[in-house]
Amino acid sequence: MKISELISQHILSLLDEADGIAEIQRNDLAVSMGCVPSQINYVLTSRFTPERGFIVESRRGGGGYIRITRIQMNRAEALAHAIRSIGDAVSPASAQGFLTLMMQEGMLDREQAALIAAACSDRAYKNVPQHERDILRASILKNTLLVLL
Amino acid sequence: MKISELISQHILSLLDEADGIAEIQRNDLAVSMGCVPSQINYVLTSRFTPERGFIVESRRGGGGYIRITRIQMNRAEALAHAIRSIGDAVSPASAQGFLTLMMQEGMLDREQAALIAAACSDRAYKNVPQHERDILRASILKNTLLVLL
DNA sequence: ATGCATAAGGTCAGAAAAGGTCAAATATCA
DNA sequence: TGATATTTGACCTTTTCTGACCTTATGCAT
Repeated sequence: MKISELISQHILSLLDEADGIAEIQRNDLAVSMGCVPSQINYVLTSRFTPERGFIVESRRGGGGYIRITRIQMNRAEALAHAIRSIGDAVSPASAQGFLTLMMQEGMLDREQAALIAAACSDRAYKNVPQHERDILRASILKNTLLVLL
Repeated sequence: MKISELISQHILSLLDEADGIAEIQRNDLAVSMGCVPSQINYVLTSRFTPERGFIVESRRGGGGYIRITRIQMNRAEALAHAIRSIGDAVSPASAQGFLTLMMQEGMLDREQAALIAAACSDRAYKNVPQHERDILRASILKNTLLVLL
């Protein structure tokens, strides 16, 4: 089996394990794969390209790393599915969890998630009766997400 | 974790605790972080730069110190001002006009404005009584804008 | 006032720790 | 066999960490 293939498999499985985000140390991986470090770059540039749905970021220097992110190709579809899955009432915690998940899945970026979270927060619902807040939250959650469709 | 990162985090949390002004003793911090003093300077010059919105002042000699100040960026200042200007109740039209204005002033981008507009729309407030909607809207408007600060 | 001792903080160069590039050598495949 | 893909290694760049040496301020003794 080609080493490139092994490296690629390995990264792919890391991505599967960790919600589409894998972080590696180039040298460590090279050692564990029994290849020279630059081979990692070869695999990344030949297979983990944006056209194939990946983003590769890195930092040099002490504590450096290479981060590979799988980008959600059918964002709109995933988003629509997510919206449909929202019930008629949503607790604060579940809204937060929902947004975090969507962020991890690449449907939202951090700021979008933070904005929506603020709009879903009980802090904003001071004068709304307790028993109606979860219903309002669900409604706002759906409405804001629809904008991103 | 990189020591630089730890130091940076620490200073940032000091800034958060104390209204954007942190005062440290270089040697003490170095000891508590387990690094040499000059590493503190490294972190300050590499991360707490004016471009990133910080001012660093210091004094040598007995009773010396290093003071890091987070400077109010223009956008944040404008944003804060805008938020303060929001009353306790906001009509749908005025929320929309407000967001459009903020967008024109460069405080928001189009998508942020659209997201917040959705969270402020009556469409999301179906089961909230008419007379309470403007109050809820004002609250949500403020809460979401605060995220961008 | 003067001159040291002490207590800070500042600078800079070099080592160390990552990751990046590129071209030559090899292997694979159509 | 010719084109394309893989492998390797020499050399480069960026970021972090360390230590030796420098400058400035304060306080105290004379």
